Amino acid sequence: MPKPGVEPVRRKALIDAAIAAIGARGSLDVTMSDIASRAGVSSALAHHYFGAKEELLQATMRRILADLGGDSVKALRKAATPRERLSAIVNVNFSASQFRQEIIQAWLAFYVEAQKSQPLRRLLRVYARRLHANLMSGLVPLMPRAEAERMAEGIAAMIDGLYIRRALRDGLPNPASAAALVEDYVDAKLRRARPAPAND
Amino acid sequence: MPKPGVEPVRRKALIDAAIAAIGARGSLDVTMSDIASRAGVSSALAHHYFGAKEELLQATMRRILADLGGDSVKALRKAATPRERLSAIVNVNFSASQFRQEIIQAWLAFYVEAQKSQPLRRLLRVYARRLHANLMSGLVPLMPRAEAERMAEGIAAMIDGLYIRRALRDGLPNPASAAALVEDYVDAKLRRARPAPAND
DNA sequence: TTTTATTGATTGATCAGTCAATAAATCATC
DNA sequence: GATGATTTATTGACTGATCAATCAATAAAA
Repeated sequence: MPKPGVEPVRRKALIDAAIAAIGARGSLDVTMSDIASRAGVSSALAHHYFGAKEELLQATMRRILADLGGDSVKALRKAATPRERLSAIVNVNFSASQFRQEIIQAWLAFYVEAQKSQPLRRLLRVYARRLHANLMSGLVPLMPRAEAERMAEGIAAMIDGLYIRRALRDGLPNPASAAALVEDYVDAKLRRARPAPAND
Repeated sequence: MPKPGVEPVRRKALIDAAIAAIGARGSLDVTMSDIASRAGVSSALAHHYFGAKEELLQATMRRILADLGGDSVKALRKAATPRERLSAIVNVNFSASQFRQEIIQAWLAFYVEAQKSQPLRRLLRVYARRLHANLMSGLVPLMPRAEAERMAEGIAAMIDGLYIRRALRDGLPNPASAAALVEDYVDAKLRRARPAPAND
């Protein structure tokens, strides 16, 4: 069976399996065996490619982050005005590819794990900073910098909060209304900062 | 040593110890031995009083919930107007007794655990509903019901989000500015719903 | 003497991580 | 284009550690 060159395939399969396992369990409390068998390989092979479990988990988080990052740049490229940039970011976070039960649960689980794991904490910081920067790129042209900073914080918090509530299946049922809630906040705040942008 | 009547003392000590352990670890991944030794007793005694670990954890969550609930009713009693009720609720959530590192981390950890544990999920639902009801009591007099519902969702999400970000030590550094951010959102939305309330 | 409090020792289960063994593909050399 | 060496893939079996949960034993109060 050993056909050289499977490594990238296996790595991807294991990361996918990790996301699935985390989503199914609702926490990072998944065994290597569970992940491996979902990927159709033995746990020994998972260790072979990733070493410690922690590394597989980090790779998984990196992948989720990278997917979100990819979607974000794609969406931002299409945005012409600052206001559109804001919408682009909000919409990406609630898009079908991101706002899925398993991804949401993985986020939540990683947030908790980051309390113990320095590398994971660093990864989440990267995400937080990137989100902040993206939001600022839309906010800064519309209001004074200090106000923009605060508002970026507010938007980010609301997005994170909507994720949590969705994980509990207790918040808004559909992504669209979650996104609309954030947009609503943005509009309410923007209304007094400057004349509203021309579109819409 | 056995002096009858220690049971409530021990139970309280164990719950306190559980909060401390969870806060220190940043997750529910704490051992009974750790909790017990923090309370100055053996792990066997913890099992004696609580049975399974899960029950101790549930009791701990119940306690955190009860404390928040207690603070909330106290704060609401002092609020005269609907707008004051909103501020009261927001302020309680960011008060010194609630917005502490260990409590915040416990919340986060319980959110994750609730994905696996039905009883914990039920407890969190109770909390969510109570928060919602409290917010509605302030919002309904100020705007149409449907709008109030949405706004309650938005406020709750923002509070949860600020908790998360605080857990990562990545969000607002002090409780006051977190609370101010939520108030700001409320004000921005209220400005167009009706004439602003008289206070302030 | 019955009840309540308390623990040390033990058990059983679960898992991460290791390792030696196997096997197929690729390569080197004649 | 056969042959042996090397690399890559893969696993079952094992080890060691950790922990929740149990229990029998002890001791003090009622």
